[in-house]
Amino acid sequence: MAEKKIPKATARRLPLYYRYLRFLYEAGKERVSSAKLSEAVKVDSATIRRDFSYFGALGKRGYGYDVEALMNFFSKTLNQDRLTNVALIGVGNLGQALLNYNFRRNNNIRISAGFDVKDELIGTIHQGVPIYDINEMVEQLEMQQIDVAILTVPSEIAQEMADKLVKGGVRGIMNFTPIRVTVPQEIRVHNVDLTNELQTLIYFINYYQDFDKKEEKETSDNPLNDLFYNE
Amino acid sequence: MAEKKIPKATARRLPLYYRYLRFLYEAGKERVSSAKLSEAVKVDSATIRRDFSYFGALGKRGYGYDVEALMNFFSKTLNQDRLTNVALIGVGNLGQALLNYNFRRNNNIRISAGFDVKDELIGTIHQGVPIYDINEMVEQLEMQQIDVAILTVPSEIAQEMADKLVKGGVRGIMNFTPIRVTVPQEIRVHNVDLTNELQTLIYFINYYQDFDKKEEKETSDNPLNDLFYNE
DNA sequence: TCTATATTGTGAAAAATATCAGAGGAGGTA
DNA sequence: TACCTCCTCTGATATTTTTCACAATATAGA
Repeated sequence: MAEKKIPKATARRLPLYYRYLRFLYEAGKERVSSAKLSEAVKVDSATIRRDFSYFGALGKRGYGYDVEALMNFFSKTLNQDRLTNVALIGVGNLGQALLNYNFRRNNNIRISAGFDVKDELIGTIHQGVPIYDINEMVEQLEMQQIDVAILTVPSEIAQEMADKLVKGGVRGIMNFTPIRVTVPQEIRVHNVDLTNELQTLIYFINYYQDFDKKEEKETSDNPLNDLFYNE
Repeated sequence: MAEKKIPKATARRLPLYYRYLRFLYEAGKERVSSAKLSEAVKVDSATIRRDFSYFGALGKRGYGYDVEALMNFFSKTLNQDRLTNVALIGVGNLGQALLNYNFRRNNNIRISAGFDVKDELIGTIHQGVPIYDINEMVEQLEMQQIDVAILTVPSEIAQEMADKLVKGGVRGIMNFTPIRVTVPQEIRVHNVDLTNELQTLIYFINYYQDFDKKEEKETSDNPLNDLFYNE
């Protein structure tokens, strides 16, 4: 673990590369160049080569990259070779949509437990996922050895729930609430703030029109980077 | 419009500041310092001061910032002083969750029209929002002068829908599909890729443990910056 | 085998972002 | 008024990220 010092910006693009490599593999492609990849993921080809180079020499000059080998490499790098169980805290509208989202499809990630306060939800099974009482959260998290949680609860109890997650041994939190929760430094928090996103988008279309932007480029930006947190 | 050259990183943090300022205002606070703000939004105080300074001298030395004045300033800057109508393309699980999300609450943003292909949805009203046939999309977008759309359709038709959105005059797209759509350069696309987010989070907790990270800092990262796109 | 073409890997430069640190006020108190 | 404390604003610096541009080298074809 930890070849160390993969820039964060690079790390955030890895899933993007991985997904497209899987697509190419399923389409029967054997090789791909950084230029082709660039078109699909909308990341400059030099950036792609630089990103890959942090992991060593993965390609061949004059040839490109071997799709299958690269896909397998990223699969390992992204821990896709083993199943990651995730807990869903708060089974409301958004929570239920995420249950239906099926992260599993092509990904070794699944929501394996839900938690809520509502009596009518507790004890039921949604999309194959059992919903527990939020009071059992700490012990269930420990018992099921879950180390990633998705937080979709009302803002008012976001911090409280974050504290419980920490107590339950979770190491990563995907926070959909607008609250920036306080957690110990070793815990990773990624914020996905939908209202923020929308406001930023609106700000951009009104003030940036199309300044800069490379002539040809059709889209851009840091995928998600923004939605986030913890560096 | 366009005081020009507000760094993108700064722009992405504005909604965060704005939200907290509203909270302070409602709590009756009259002034706030960058240090206090920093605690709440988890952004370094020097970064906050720098961000604010791009808009001129908004604070007073030795005093801090006037909450109400600053809130109003950001409200204008973020176009919160007028209502922004948004279209929802694809009323599936995620789409419906977003309809329930109520962006409007405290924000001048609302989903004003939904589009789908399903006969059982077309013509109905969800959360007060009428759902139209996707075939009427271009004309409805034009008629209703909508310039922001949320894309929550199956990947297979993401590009096709993006093309229609462009035809309908939309200037900003919040893309929830994993496809990086191709659009003319003047159209802004922000990608919110949930699977990506989760994979990145898992990568981080496995490889970054807690390297760097300032001693005291409890959380961090670029809020959203990452979830995104178009620069 | 030779040559033309494709495409990586990477120094070096540029651009964007974040942080430090201190001069300069502002407000409050006696 | 004098003085102390708080806190902004900003030049300078550090860090991170992106991009340029080209030597190196693999493949394909003649």
